[in-house]
Amino acid sequence: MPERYDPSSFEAKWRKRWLEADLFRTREEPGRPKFYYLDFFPYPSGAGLSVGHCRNYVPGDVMARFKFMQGFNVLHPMGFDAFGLPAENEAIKRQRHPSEMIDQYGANYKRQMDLVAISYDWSRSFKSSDPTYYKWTQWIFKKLYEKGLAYRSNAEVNWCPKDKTALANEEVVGGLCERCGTPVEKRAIPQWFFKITDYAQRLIDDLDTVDWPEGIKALQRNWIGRSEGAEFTMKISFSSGSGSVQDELQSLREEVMAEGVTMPSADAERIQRIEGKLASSIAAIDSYLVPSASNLEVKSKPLSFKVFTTRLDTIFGMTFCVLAPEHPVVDEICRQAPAEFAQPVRDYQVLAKNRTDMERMAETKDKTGVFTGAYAINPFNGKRVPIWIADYVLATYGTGAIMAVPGHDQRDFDFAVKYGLEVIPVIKPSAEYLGEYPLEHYLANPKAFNPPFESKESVMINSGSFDGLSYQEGTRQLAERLEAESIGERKIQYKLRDWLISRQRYWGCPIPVIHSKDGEMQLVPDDCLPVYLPNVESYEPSDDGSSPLSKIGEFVNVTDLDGRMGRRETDTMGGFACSSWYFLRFCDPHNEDEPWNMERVKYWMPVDCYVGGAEHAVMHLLYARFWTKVLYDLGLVPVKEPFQRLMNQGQVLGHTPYRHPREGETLNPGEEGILLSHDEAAQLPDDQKFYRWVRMSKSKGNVVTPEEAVEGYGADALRVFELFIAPFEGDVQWSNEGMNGTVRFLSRIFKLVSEFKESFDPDWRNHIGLMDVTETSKGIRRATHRGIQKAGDDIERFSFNTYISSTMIWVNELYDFAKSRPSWGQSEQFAISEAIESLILVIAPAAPHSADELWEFLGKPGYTYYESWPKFDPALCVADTVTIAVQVNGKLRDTLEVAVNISDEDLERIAQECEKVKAHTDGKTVRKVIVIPGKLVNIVAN
RNA sequence: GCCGGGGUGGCGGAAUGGUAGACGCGGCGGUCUCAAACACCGUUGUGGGAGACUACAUGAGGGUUCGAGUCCCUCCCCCGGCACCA
Repeated sequence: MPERYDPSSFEAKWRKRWLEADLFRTREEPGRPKFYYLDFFPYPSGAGLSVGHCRNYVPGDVMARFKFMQGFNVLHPMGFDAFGLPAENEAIKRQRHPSEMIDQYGANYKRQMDLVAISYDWSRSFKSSDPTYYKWTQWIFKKLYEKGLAYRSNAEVNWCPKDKTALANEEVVGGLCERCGTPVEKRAIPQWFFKITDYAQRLIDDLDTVDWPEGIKALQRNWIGRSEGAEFTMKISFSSGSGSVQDELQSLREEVMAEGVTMPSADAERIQRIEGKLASSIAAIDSYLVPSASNLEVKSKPLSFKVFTTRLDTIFGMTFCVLAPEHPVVDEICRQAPAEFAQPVRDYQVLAKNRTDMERMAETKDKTGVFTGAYAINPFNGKRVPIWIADYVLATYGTGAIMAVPGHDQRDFDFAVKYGLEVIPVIKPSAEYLGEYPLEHYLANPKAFNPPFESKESVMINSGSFDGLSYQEGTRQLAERLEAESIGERKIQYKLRDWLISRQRYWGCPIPVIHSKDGEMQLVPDDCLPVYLPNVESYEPSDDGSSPLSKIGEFVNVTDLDGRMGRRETDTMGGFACSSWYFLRFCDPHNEDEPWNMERVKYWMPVDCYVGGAEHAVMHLLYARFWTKVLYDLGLVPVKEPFQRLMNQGQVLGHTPYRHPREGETLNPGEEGILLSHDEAAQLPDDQKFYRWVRMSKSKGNVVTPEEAVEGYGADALRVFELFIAPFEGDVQWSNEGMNGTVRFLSRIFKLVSEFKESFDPDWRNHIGLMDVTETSKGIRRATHRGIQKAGDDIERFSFNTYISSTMIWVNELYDFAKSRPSWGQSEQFAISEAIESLILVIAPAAPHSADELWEFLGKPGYTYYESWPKFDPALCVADTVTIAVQVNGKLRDTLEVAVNISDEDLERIAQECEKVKAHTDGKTVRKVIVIPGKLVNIVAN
């Protein structure tokens, strides 16, 4: 007789039975609505799961079980994100092959997930490293390539010297590798990109159609970074003729001559080299010289560059221009500008190139740059302004060049002050900005006013015929003129860059491309997919920018379709490619003929509820949306957005011991103390250590495993605690002691059920409506129906902590009613039968072991999972009487117990007759009485 | 700096503009016990009062309202993200 929750006596038994009954196999029964619940695709780490991981799996499991009980066909799958850097790094560290290592770790994850009874349909499981899966990752790559959305480019990329691979922008955080914290370097290596920038606008627009946390949407919008503005051309002029062109031609001529002199002994290679130099000489001559009748004549090639601005209204305040050091026109300027400027510019370019992102960001306060010797012409007023290069202008954004308006932009202002450049105010500042100073003072001494006036809430000045216009109107008119005179056009810029997908690493999905000798690229035909990742012993990455696969001859060397020799692409795809479509594969995971069957995807997609950590806001979640849109455009999936509702669970923080540094020890920036191991913490006296709440991780030594929790408290106690401890999206400070409370709660349910087992009537449904009701039976039913209603509402809105607390309230109420048990009649017996049966079903999603144990104990057959979620009757949820708050001037003075259907007039009258009310209205005149039926009466008197 | 999310008892947290602090943890007192644990009962925002009561309380200050934790404005603090994006 289970009088308390004794998990060791029944939990394992039920897990075994569920497994044998194949309880959680996905059903696609006609006539039932579908519900697709998905957890983020996890990488199975060697450390295994902590109670922190359970924090998204358990609530998700509650949702999935609840929906199934409500009559939905539920898809609740789990698989593993096996390919990628974390797995490979771990395997290298352990001197193992990633494949067998991942199998082992994945099996461990599954064992732990089973231990806490997550209702996954394991028959649909797969790993992204399964050839049957990555075959289709390659197939989708081909689709992207065919649409022009996958391309190879020799761009300068972020390179992590520790992981020895290129990284996507999204994987670089503050100039550091997101994974290992190493400062990234710039390297020019041919890389594969996906053209996500083509989808920038749609990725912004369609955020409006999904039910996601506002914070995540904002993060994505911010990352995509749309700005509206204008782009226009500026012509370059020089103050005097150029000397350096002749110098350059002279040296080229000398080089060619030197090669030519030794021609007789030249071999084929040298001839080729000389031909190359000749070709570039001719090109150089063509670009600078025009042949006349007898002589060569120097011609200044007309130079120009484009700038992008969002503040066209400030264009009359442009006093200089800045080019990024890498801007292509800089070389031309050096050739044509007076010779003395060329060398400092080239020195600065070298300096800028060698500076890491970290260094550059650290120096945002102190801007550097050099004058190029050239000038740009403002197309609106013909004013000549100096052209500088400076690394505060980024080559990768906009046109890599800006018009500088120091009067109204902090960065330009700082630069102008440092290098003594002119500042011209062109927006009339507000009185608050001017403070005690008159406008004339500001106009005469703009450099004394820092920060510059950046507001858009004013009118233009110093702008010729545009004076007096607002930001909006000025911008519009200037843009119209730009377009009318073909100087430029309105333009929308995005911060988003293309998605760098290739990795120079072994453990990833091979890219299905063959390079022919002549440099042509071919896709591997469908019937040759997958391109298998070769199984090799040694796969360590190298620092030379090539993939380990390039050293495997039997992989690299192939003959292409036309029988020519070719080389396979040896880079692999980053892990985010694999996780950009797994949610589609779960709809039809065993399909050998196609990545998925359209009917199956039409049935299950979109994912109704997607749950994981917020740290993937701009990586996985953006990439998966992009792939889905591409596949939608190809007619391969029926949805534009993959994830209808998104939820981010809070982190679980562990109580983590630290000590202060001892003599001679120093802390790294941001560190509060020295982390203690478990043993050290136990030994050290209390006054020498302190605790902080830190996210659970093996490296911090603060992990509580599900095994520990299940062992000490029980799987259901753990599950209920995970739900109850905090709101789903909030962070949690974990303490095992808290589980005492949920053990107590479950025990109270066991006690209640065993108390009433004798009098339990399984046939209560057929009698309950026919019996005479009593106050007690009515009360019991009210508690029951309210409990059912509240639990369902709370689960639906992801409020799992109140789902548990409202069920606790229900149990407490039943305990109160049970006190009067000796005087009960049949009416109460049926009510309590309904109560305990409903209670077991309502708690079943949270505590499935206990629910099935109690179900069986009551003599009911089968599993609670197969039972319908109990229905509530709204009429039974309301009481005959309600408590009304009586206020005088908004302050609570009394409460009244009145019939629900009391009239407003009667209520008002009774309220005014209260002694406590009279005490506060005595000597005052009642001005007004507000009656909110069922809630309160407020008497306004003075 | 910009963009999000927050700030309620000793703690985790409840609360469609309508009785602030539900529910739980912890604490205190009690019952049971030789004793302890478990369990159960009571109590637990702060100040004043023997008490009935009463005043004050949701980061600070204003405002709207019969009524504000909730809505509006200003400010402070914490967490997360972005960060020279023109």
